[in-house]
Amino acid sequence: MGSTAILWFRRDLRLGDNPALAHALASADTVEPVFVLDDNLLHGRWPSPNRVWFMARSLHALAADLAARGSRLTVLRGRPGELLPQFAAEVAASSVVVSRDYAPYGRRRDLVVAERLQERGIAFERQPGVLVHEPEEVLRAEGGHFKVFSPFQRAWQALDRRPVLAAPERMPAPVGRQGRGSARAALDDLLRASRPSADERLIPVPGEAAARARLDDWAESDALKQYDGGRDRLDRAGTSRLSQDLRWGLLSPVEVLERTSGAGNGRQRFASEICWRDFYAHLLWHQAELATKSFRRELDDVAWRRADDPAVDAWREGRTGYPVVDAAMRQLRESGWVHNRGRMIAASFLTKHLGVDWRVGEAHFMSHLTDGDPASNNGGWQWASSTGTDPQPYFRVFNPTLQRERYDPSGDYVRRWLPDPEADFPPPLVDHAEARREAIARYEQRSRTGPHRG
DNA sequence: TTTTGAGTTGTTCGA
DNA sequence: GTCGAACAACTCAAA
Repeated sequence: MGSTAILWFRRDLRLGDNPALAHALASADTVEPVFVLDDNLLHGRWPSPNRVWFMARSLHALAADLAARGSRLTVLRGRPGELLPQFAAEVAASSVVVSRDYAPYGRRRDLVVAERLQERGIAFERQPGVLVHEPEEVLRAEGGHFKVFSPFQRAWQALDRRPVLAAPERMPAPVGRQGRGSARAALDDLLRASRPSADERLIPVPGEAAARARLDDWAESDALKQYDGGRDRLDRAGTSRLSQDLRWGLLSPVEVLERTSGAGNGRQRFASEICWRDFYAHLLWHQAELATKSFRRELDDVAWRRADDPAVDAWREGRTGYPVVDAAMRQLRESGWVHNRGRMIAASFLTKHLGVDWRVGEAHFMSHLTDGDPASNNGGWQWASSTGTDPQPYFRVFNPTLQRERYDPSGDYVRRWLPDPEADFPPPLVDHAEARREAIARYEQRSRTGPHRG
């Protein structure tokens, strides 16, 4: 009898350049692809109809891609810690292979699964595939991890990348759940039930093939060549729009980098954005407490306004009276995605102008972003609120009027998301100059007194 | 060990 | 309008 490996998909919903898949195929005669609809995904800390919708359809595409190669995706619903040992017993698997997960929930989940499998003599094998480089690879010469981006990037760039792997043309036929008709029932239920909160037509087409088509376009585009200057323009399509594809692993970041790297400021700058993604994932891996605490711990003592403050609702609904902030917030709500510049402006406004705890904004973004990633979102919010690793001056408070003039000079962005000036331009919630002074004072107090006083 | 230089994405002010 | 300096003090990285 041949050996069987379970290939457990999580956030690597692709067949191209998938080291876990290649490892499973190389190490066993039969491969059983499986996905677990974990309650945490559907009803966890940050439930998001947009992400669930995108994931479900990407899974549907993955199931079809597997079927076309002679394989079959089994979709289970429940707790991974219980289901995987059970499924392993059912198909007599000797190993479970995964792309390694780095965020706190995924780590805890994998520890439980690994332990329960090992009790039964089944190996749990973690492969790369979600990041360009592993946290253990990018370390300071003196030991320990980087806390500043630039030196991290220098070390990161100096490393050799693994080769890109082709998708297999054929896969062995699995035996799991055969004839029971339940292999996809859980997914079919989810496909029927899930509705995005955003306008479905504004969410990029799910699935690996669609993502690869986006990458093909992006790699050849003028926008990539002009990315260094063009990526900041809110009123132009100057960004890759690949974030949800990287979030769900429809594309591997190694392949994205391979296809887009090269000479020129645009390509260099795009590579550095991919590097930021690794940086924040590594940081959260090394310091899991950043998921709930500020990197600059003394700033957790700032008298932040809480989530139930009425100003927060105005921000969430795009009624702050600052058009570029409100446009970004409407874009988030209506499309499940926001231009990076818009994210920074909206985040700066919430934390600096309104003095609201960054975690309130982090949660709101996570509940709407199709590309919502715990590490990148957390890193971005800590950056914007000046509580993070970037030692940027706290007096850097985005001026929403200046930002609008500079990055939406045509006005197309604001017009797109705030079509009715009568209704969409309420008086400003706060005065910029005054809010700026107050924000600086708020931080100055904490910075001066330090973590152990007050 | 000590020292030195640097730190994604800004804003304001005054010349 | 454009430009450079100031905006705190500190931590981190590397020599």
